[in-house]
Amino acid sequence: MASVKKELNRGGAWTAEEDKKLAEVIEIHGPKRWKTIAAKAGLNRCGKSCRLRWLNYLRPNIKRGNISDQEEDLILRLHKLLGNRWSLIAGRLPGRTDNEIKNYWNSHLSKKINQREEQSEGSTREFSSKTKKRRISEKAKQEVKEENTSHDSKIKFDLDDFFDFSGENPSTLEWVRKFLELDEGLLP
DNA sequence: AACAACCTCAACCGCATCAGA
DNA sequence: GTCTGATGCGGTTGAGGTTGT
Repeated sequence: MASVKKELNRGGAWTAEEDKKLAEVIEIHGPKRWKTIAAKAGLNRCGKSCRLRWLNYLRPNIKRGNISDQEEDLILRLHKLLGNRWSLIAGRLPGRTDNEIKNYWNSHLSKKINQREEQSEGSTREFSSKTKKRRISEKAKQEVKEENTSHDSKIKFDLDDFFDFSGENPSTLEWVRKFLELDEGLLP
C-alpha cells in the first residue's frame, strides 16, 4: 500500500507535459479504460486521476471561470430542485463540470444562501465560519434525505418554485427557454 | 514588512453502482 | 447468482493566492 503511494504521483499538480501525454493517449484510445490510459501515457498517476483531469480540465468545450448571472441563477434553481447532485446540475450547464459547480457553490453560493436565510430569519445570532460551513453541509444532507423520503411532495413544491419566473427580465426568460429546450423531460 | 486569517479550486479519497466474466 | 474491475459521484483536503491587521 505504502509502496504504491510512493510510486504514484498523488496530490501533485499536473504539468503541461503530463496533460499533453494524457491528451495524446486519449485521442488514440478514447476516454475509457482509464487504467490502460494511465499506463500507456507512462504517467505515474492512477486511472481515476487521469479521468478526473480529462473531465475537469482537458476535455474539449470546457468553459472555465466567469460563471454568468444566468448560470448562477440556474445553479441556484437546480440545487434547490436536485440538492447536491452536482453531476446532474452540471449536465444542464454546457461546458461546466460537476467539480467546478460544486466548488462554486461551496465558495460563493452557499454563503449567499446563508446570508439570505439569516436576513429572512431576522436573526442577530453570529456564527463562526466553521459553524456556518457545518450548518450548510448538514442542511444539504438533510435536503437530499428529505428528497429521498418524500420525493413526490418535495419535487412538487420545488418545481413550483423552480418554474416561477415572474419578475425575470425578458433576456433571462429567453435564456431559460433555451435551457429547457435542451431536455424536454425537465418540463412538468 | 510580516504575519495570520481567509478564500479558491485542483485534486484525492471512499463509497456506490455498473458491466462483463 | 456472484465475483471483480471499471467507472461515476459527492465529500474533503491542502497548496497557493489574497486580504486584513
